[in-house]
Amino acid sequence: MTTPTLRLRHVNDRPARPDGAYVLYWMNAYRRTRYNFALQTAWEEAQSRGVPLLVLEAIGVDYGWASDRFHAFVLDGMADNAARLGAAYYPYVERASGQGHGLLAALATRAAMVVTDDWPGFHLPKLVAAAGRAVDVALVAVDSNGLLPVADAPDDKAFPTAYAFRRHLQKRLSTHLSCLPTEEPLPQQLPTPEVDPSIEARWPRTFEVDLATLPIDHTVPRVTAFPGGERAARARLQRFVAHLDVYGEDRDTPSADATSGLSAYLHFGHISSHEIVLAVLARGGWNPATVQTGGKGSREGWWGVSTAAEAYLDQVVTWRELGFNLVTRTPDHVRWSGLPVWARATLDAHRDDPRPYVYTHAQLERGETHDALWNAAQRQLREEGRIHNYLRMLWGKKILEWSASPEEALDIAFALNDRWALDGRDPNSSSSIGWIFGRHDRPWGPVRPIFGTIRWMSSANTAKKLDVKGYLARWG
DNA sequence: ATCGGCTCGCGCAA
DNA sequence: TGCGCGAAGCCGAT
Repeated sequence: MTTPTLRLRHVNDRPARPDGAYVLYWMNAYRRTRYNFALQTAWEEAQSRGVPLLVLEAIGVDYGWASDRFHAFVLDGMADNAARLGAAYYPYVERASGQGHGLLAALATRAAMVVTDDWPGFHLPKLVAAAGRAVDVALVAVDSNGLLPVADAPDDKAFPTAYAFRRHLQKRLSTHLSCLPTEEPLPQQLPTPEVDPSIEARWPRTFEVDLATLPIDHTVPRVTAFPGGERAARARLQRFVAHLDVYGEDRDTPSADATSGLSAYLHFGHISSHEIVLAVLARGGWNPATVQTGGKGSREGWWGVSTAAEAYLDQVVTWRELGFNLVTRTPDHVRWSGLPVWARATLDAHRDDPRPYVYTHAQLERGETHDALWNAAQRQLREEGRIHNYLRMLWGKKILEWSASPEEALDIAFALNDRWALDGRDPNSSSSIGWIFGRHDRPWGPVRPIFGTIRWMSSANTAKKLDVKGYLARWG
């Protein structure tokens, strides 16, 4: 077993089945075939038992915000996985509510054991817990979320700041960087598992489906600029790494598109942050062994690569994994009660302040405000499934300013992001939306109406700071 | 163009 | 107990 023990979690206490016909890997978050500790674990279990591997990848219609946008992205990825896994792959697309129920348990009745993904966000923890009760065999969840195993941090308290979390990473990462997931855990040719024909008869084994026939939200259309899947993800990574120097210069130019654009692929598991970090380090001629340890939490000079590369690595490692730390240690991370005490106190003190502009959820969703820059950001969100990094902060701050109460603002910001953003519903949504309301931040005076000491942003200053002309021309 | 002040909690040194 | 320091800001003073 090459997967670190810290990354393994026994979901139930059932034993393995010695005469099982295959090891079943239920791919529900890391929807890729490379750099995937869970898939790697499943294959090694299959090898050691001398049985084939069966990979189940399913998508249902009952998850929150199910729409053409997210379904199309996942189905793109299923095509890639089908091409790579061949007969070992069992893709399933639910056509009506509840239809998929029982498939996993049925496949598990012939399995030696079941391996799955330990993704802490959205509805998956509940789904996996229920699966642990439903299957009649051992179910192991594997953490392939990031460089730091989610379990390698204090259990009782989330890190309140990036600074404190970065210091933790600087102590712990060298250990974990010596134990990376395998680039290609599987052989080119996989043995064919034998699946009970009655299961295939009841749950058709295909990912070919007309989205229009599914009971999902068709008003959130697919984003053609972002095709899903492992192959598209890797192509985007290669393009980004080749132009990494541009990231340093144009990161804050909304129209330049210098950002990585990888977050949707990370969210759906079509690429691993391990692969991204290795590619960025390799570009600078470095490798994991050269990373500094024992830092004090500072961003500078940690990885020993160019400034642009360091800045990006801080995004994809420190900030991304801070989100995982947050959601696994803060049960109410999407609710008002889960915000820092100082933030709630200051917003509370200003909840009755006059609000010059108040918009409803529907008005904001349609981008009908007095602020052209804000409307443009909302339009990019609706059409492209993302908002430029800097403008996303402004977008959120204005929702807080223009809503009837901070609680309502929090709900609206999450709902708009969850519904329209390709990378919504992610642990990083909880941290980035939370940041609007003071999470992972500090008070920043002077005291202002509505905001109190929550950091404030203005469209006028943003327009001065960034070149927003091209952006308004495109999305305004 | 650049700088300090605004304001709080945390970890660490003493 | 004191001190340094922190995702991106804003504003007024120089």
